[in-house]
Amino acid sequence: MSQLPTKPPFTMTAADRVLLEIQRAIVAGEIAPGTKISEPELARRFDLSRAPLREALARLERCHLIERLPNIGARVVKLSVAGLSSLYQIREELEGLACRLAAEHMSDSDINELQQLLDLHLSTQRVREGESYYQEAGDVDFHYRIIQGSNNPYLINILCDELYYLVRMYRVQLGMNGPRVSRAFDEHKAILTAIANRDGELADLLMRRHIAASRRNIENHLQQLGK
Amino acid sequence: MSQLPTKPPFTMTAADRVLLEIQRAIVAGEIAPGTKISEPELARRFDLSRAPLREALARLERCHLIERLPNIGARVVKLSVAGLSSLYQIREELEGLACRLAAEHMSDSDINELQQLLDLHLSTQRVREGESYYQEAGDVDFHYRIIQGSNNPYLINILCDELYYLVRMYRVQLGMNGPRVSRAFDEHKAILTAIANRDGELADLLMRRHIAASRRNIENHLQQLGK
DNA sequence: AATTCTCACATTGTCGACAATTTGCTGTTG
DNA sequence: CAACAGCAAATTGTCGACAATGTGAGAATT
Repeated sequence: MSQLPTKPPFTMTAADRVLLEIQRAIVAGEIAPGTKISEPELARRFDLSRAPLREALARLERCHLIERLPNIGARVVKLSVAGLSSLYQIREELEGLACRLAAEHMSDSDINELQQLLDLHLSTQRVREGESYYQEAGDVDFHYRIIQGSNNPYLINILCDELYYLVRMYRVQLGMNGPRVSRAFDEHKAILTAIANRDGELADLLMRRHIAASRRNIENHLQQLGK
Repeated sequence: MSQLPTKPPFTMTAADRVLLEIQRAIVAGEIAPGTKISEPELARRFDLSRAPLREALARLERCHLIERLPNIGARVVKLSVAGLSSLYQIREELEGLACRLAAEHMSDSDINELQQLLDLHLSTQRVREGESYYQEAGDVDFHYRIIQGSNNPYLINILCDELYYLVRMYRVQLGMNGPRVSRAFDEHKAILTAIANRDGELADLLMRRHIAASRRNIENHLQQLGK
């Protein structure tokens, strides 16, 4: 179900490695949006044949970081207000659902760990206000943990494997920071409190609001850049 | 965005063709759930090399019809109550959203066409009550049309490319029919009326109820089979 | 007899080369 | 000069063979 194998013996294939590298490069903007993906060029650059590279491209398409046309090729996706809006509409629904399920399924120890993660954010991040709270990735990310706690494999796949990297691409490339950060932290705390109280309905509502606010914030950045 | 190219000149690649064939075979149950997928065997059977076959397998994994493990291989998914429940939880949220968006974005002529489709269903299907209303596929399917009308590319991709075939697999392999069919038809009519009235909120609510009822119906079939 | 080890076999992952298709230039034509 | 046809180069799609990994049967050991 997951995009990468997590069970031991954890044999990482060549396609897996090149996937991670290209994925990171696209999210970070090192390969600019709209860039044509050349299979021969990337194969040389990463010193492997086109077979594992094409496997990696198939998975990049799956997480919406590139768009492929048959017999023509692949391009890195472009960021747009319309795309962001479509993406966040889905996040509102599905992460709301994830909260409801997490309130039902997460163990007390899971919730405790997440509480400690937030405390960690408070101590390290809030000092240098609004610096990089949005940049956290993977297990460190608050949203990621809640989704994992939903216990719904399709939900986890859609949000963590297919949409998550695109969300991070918007966050990273628009350099999200500023006054919204501390408010986002407070919203995270409120959501977690609702989950700890096993109030899935409230957690759902709060998460939807939280994502809607985040969307408005990013929309402003995008429009200021005149894209 | 879509799983298959739809724009002319419509060059259908070998991987596309074999994908369609295997996809149909799995949905229809001709390749039984749990079956190990042998790449060499399928390559011989469809008379092509393993390269396009592996491309097809990647896309089958994407729509959750097979599960792959690195260096081990692929298996056809098994149907289960838990899987059905997870799948329908997501459908409730996303198809509800699709209804809201469709009420906003569908043109009057789109709505008219859909109305005619329902009338067609009434005249041809209702005669032989509860025969095969659930078996409709592709453009003919009511849900499919509404999702297409949402105008949200990620939503369309998730529901029509990634989850739709699995939904059909449950429907087809459990031989859905019986008294629920005529009620489902009435629910479809009510949803479309709400969309025609541009009442997205109501269409959302009705679609969620409709899917919830459908889930309960299929769950009963699954449990009777003792799976 | 049960367990572990070993080794041959089968399957998946990767490679380099060839075929099919697209692209972009060039030269021609109206 | 614009538009179109045709060719050459580059790119994607496909192939068959090899390498790496997993699988299972049978031998060896306890």
